[in-house]
Parts: sequence; C-alpha cells; structure tokens
Amino acid sequence: MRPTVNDIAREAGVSLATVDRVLNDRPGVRAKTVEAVQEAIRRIGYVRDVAAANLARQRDYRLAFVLPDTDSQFIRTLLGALSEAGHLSAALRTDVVLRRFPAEDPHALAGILAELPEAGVVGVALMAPETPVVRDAIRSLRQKGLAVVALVSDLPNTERDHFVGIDNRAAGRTAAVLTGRFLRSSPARVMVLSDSMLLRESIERRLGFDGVMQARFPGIEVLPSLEAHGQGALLHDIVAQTLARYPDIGAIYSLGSGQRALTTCLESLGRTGQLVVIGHELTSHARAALESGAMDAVITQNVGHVVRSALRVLRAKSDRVPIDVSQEQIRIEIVIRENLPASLPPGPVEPTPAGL
Amino acid sequence: MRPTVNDIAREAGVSLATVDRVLNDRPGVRAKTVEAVQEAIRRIGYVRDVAAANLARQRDYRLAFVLPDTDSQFIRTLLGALSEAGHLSAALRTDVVLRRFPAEDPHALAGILAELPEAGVVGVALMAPETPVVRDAIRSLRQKGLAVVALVSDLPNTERDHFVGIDNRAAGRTAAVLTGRFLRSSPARVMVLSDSMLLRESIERRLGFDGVMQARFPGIEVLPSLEAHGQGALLHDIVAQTLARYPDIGAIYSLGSGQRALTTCLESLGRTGQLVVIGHELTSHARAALESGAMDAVITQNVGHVVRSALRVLRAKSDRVPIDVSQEQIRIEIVIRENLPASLPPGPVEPTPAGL
DNA sequence: CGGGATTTGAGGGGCGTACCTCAAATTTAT
DNA sequence: ATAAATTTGAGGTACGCCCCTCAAATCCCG
Repeated sequence: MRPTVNDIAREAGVSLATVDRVLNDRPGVRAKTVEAVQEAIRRIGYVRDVAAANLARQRDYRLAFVLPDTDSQFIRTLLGALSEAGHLSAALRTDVVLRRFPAEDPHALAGILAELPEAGVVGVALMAPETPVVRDAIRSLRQKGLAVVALVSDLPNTERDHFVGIDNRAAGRTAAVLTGRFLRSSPARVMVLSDSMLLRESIERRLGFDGVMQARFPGIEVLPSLEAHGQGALLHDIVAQTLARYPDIGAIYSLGSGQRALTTCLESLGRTGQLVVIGHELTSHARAALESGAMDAVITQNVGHVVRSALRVLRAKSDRVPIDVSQEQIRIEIVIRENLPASLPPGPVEPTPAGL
Repeated sequence: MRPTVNDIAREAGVSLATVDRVLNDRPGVRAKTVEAVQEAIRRIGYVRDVAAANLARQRDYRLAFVLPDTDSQFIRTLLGALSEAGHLSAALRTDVVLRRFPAEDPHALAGILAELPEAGVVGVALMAPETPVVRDAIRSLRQKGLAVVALVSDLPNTERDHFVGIDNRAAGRTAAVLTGRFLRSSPARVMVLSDSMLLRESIERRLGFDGVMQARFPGIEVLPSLEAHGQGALLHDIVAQTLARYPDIGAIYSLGSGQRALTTCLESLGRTGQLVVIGHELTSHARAALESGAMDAVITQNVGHVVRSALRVLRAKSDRVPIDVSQEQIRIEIVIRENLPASLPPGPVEPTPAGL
C-alpha cells in the first residue's frame, strides 16, 4: 500500500491538518514541525497522489496554443497532431484552446496573448518569431503566473519556461552531413532554398549547414539562399535558372518546410531523382516525396511528440512540478524512405466511446 | 465545466445508479435504457475522469518487466530507462517489478512468467526469444487476464496484446541505404557482424539489409555474417582476418548492439575512420563511437520511449481502453554525430522531493 | 390480474487529497 | 505571571467516481 497523508500524520506524530499545511506550503507551522513532517515523508517514502490531488483541487488545465495563421503544410501537420492530442487530454482534465494570429503582425499577436489570462488560460504554447512586443507580452503573462513554452521556434531572450523543439543549428549540420555524404561527385554545388517560414530557424539551419560543409566537404560549394516566399511559380523560375546556370549542382537543400513546390518543379524540369534533395519537416508532401524518390532525406521533429511534450510541460510548470527531461527532449530525426513511419489514418479520432 | 455522471443521469432522465450500471457494464439494465444513457453521454460529450475512476477503484497497476539476465550494453540502457520511468510511474499508481531470466533457458523463463499472476501482476512486458514453452506461458497469462506486450523483440506467433519496438527488417533496409550511400567507391564489400543478441532481430535486419543491397547497390557485395558471440578477442581475430583477406571492404555493418569490441578492434588495427561503420542501438559506447568518428551511423530505437510506451500500453490494455496508436509507434531513428541527442546525467533520479 | 422476475431508484461509504473553520494548546512578549 | 500571538488539532465538506444494499417500481407470463 502506498503511504497516504494519514500515514505521514501518524509517523510524524502530528495531526492531519498540520501535514496538510506542510504539504501545501500553508503558513502557521513552526520550522521545527515542518522539518519533522518532511522527515516523516522521507522516511515512509510518501509520494503525493497527483490524481487525487487534482481531483480535490478541482484543477483543470486550460492551455492555449498560439500559432500563426499561415496555411502551410507544417502548420497543418501540427494542427493534426494537436487535435489528436486534444482528445486524449480530455481525460487528463486539460482543455486546449487554439488561437491563430496574422503571421506578420506582432501587435495582433500581443493582443491575443494579453487576452489569455482573462480567458482562464494557465499555460501557453507559442510559435512565433521573437519581437520586442512579444517579449513584453510574454513577460506580462509570466508575471500573471501563466506558464509559457516556446513551440518549434525558440524565444531564447524571453522569459519562456521551456522550449519544445529541436536545435536548428544541429539540424542544419545533420542536413549537411547527409548532403555531403550522399553526393557522389566531389566538386559540386549545392543549391539552398528558403521559404523563410520563420526567419530564425532558416538562419540557424543555414549556419549549421555551412559550418559542416566548410569543415568537412571543402569540395562542395554552397550557393546563397534563394527565397521564393512560398510562391510556386517564382520558385520554378528561380530553380530552373539556377540549375541552368550551374550545371554542376548536385544537391538541393531546402531549409524550410515547403517541399511540394520544389518537387513539382523538379518534376516538370525532368530532374526528379537526379539530384540529392534534402529538406525539413515530415509533412504529407515530404512523405510522398520520400516515397516516390523525389527527396532523399527529411530532417524532422516528431510533431506528435512536440505537441504532447508541450502539454506535459505546461501542466508540470503550472503545477510547479519538475519535468522529465529525457522524455521532453525532442530529437532531430532523419527520415529516409526506408524508415518512414507508417502513416496513420488522420481521420477524426472519436473521443473515446464512452467508458474507460 | 466537464460533464459528470450526475449530468448524464439528469440528461438521460435516469438515476445515478443506472448510469453507473451502464458505464461499468453491470447487468440489470434494459437494452433500451442502456441506449438512452449512451445517447445522453454522447449528447453532452461526457468523458470519464480516469483519475477519479482509478482513485475510487483503488486501482494500481502492478506491472512486470521480464528481461534476459544478459549484461549487455543494450540491456543496461534499457534498465536505465526503466528505472527512470519507474520514478514517475509512482505518481500514476503503477509499480514496476523487474524479473531477469537466464538468457538461454526458456523453461526458467516460463517458470518466472507463471509466478507473475500470484504476485498480483496485471501486465507483463517481455523481451525474450519466441519458443514453444514461452508461447504456452503467454497464452496462460492472457487467459488469466494479464496484459502482455512484447518488448523490443516481437513474439508474433503468440497471443501478446501488442509489440513495442521497431520493424527490424526496415531497420536493416535503413542501414543498407546508409551504407550504400556513405560508401564512396562502388565496387566494394561489406563485412557483416552479428553478436546474435536475439536471433530473430539479427535475421530480420540482415534480410532487410540484403534486400536493399541487391536491389539498389549491385556493385556492393555483402559478405556472410560473422559471429563472435560477444567475445572481444575472437571478434578481433575474425575482423582482422577478414579485412586482410578482402582489401576492398569499405564498410562494416554490425547487426547487433555490441559496438565496443568492434571499435576497439578497429582502433587496434589502425583502421578507425577508414571504413563506413554502421550499427544498432544507441548505447553509451555507440554514442562515444559516433562522437569520436569510429562509427558513422547508428540505427536505434528510443529506449526511453520504448519503456514509457510499454507502460502506457499495459495500463491501457488492463483498463481495456484504446491506445493512441501514433504515440505508441516506435520510430526507427538514425543517429549520426550531428543529431546525437544530448546525453542526460544518468544519475539516480530522486523520487520527487515531497510535494506535488 | 396476480405473482414472480427484472429493472430502477435512493442512498451510503470509500478512494486520497484540498481547503476551510473553530477551538484548544502552546509559545512568546511584556 | 498574564495577555497576546502563534501553532496545532479536530472535524467537516468537496472532488468524480466505484461499488454495494435494499426497497420500490415496472415488467412479463400464465
């Protein structure tokens, strides 16, 4: 039998009320008594039953996910993972609200963030570029006691509690090693595409990429980043021109997560499969591209894991409980056709029939 | 506010007792009434509060992990993950017992399995080779109502509820693609080492490896598997001889998880870094080998995830609750130096000081 | 329509914890 | 030593659910 609060009381020779005061940091207990109770807790190995505690406390976690209103494949994937996790979290007394903000409007974002406390939100997962306004908004949230985690895109100079995502510099390094090793002929060029999904990530990936390239693959020249801003036609022209201009391009590194335009472009140029193509984020398009051979590798983070981790961390932070560091570490995954995880029916998951 | 059982009762126009009977599959309710209650549940979107239910039900999950008593790096890593997860699971009213069996003795294993029900165990995670005795033991466990999951090594022809681990055939294919692409010179040979940790896995990996090699890398010849049975000295001789005999060996594929002997062997032969070396399972040795450049890639599964998944699945199965398929999918991870996850201090985690 | 069987309702006790009140005991300051 | 302040104890209610009992209502059948 697990020890309970009553066992602590007996063991420490105090009343239940005192134990309760100690456990919940309530005032009015002598330091000496506090010590005695804690000693008893240690002795009998008491661990609070969080389930019972949350029940008694009438605690439910109202958490917000705040994402840009971009309609990219990546965001879509993220939303899928979120809705999936949402169903499960009902059983964990947490409900998730989703807020979207205009991608290029930090003030609108700040406005949305400012409204969260009134809405009873106790924790926020935020994916947004770092701007002064946002920094202030986050500080204000933290001061009001909300937990804040940065999602996918870190906000290192803010007072966020935690970052859920990968080290993009390392991701870029990983991409570089794969590019370099997959390329067979050594003097070659690499074309780099950026859809600048979020500036910071692209820059960090590029830095990591260049670092490895210079150090380990001196025979490979990396061209400046080309930006198509998500416009398929523009991308097509840019890629076609660049390929024509540099016939020795052997690889394409796509910094962002938009892979569809690139693969269709290569297809229409008749170059599918001839170049090493490496990109980021395992969206459904990327998955298809891997399967068809249009892409060689995708560097990604498990969005399901990201979302669940964010939920766990927010719950833990708002309970002021330590988190399990190893469980919350998001890995930089390398996906090729051969280790592509089985795709799951993304259909609407039913909210658990009725019972247990 | 989340709807509760009382809300169901009101909505369905029945008493709490009836709702309870329906929710818990107790007899003595007319089909029509059952239907009405379920309809009400659907209408108001009731989701049972599992925490409260488990509290009331005095449910604790007594789960057993049954592992071979081999002292391999992989088992050690697994145990590390297990002890880490063990601390957390205290809060989830589950306690984990560990049982080890003599690696080559299926009857001893069967004996250990047979004792579990008496010990109050309600779920078993088992890592063992499939033998007839084990099959029978598992059937018997299932009949007694225990949940059984196969861990790392599948038991496909048994009545296990679930398999927590990776598709080793696909893992072998993944290794093959990396080997083939990392190799620069095309006519080459690949040496394959096996420490036959578990027969099935080695065979499956080999099959996957060979399949891809034949289909995609016809210029590469894969040598027959060499077995050293975990004996460092023997391995050294074998590797040295084989390398001498085939000077065009460009890569080594290590099917099992024992990488230390191999890397020290290459070191002593002065061949470190000259060959493409690919192996399985991210143990601390493998990690060191990646960092030093002694290995090029490791195909692995996240043991932390494996353990936590096994725990979740066992809980779910013994509650007869559906599992979250996407969360329980174990990915085949490719690890190179650049995406090596930060190693965490493996020190003894304290059981959460006192409080929440 | 009576009588037995089945279905339903009402209610209570409990799980482990939180949070509250009020009185009693103890300490501290004067 | 006395008054005031602080600390402690005792007990209750609640959270959402499970499980049990007993009586009342309803059903079905001949």
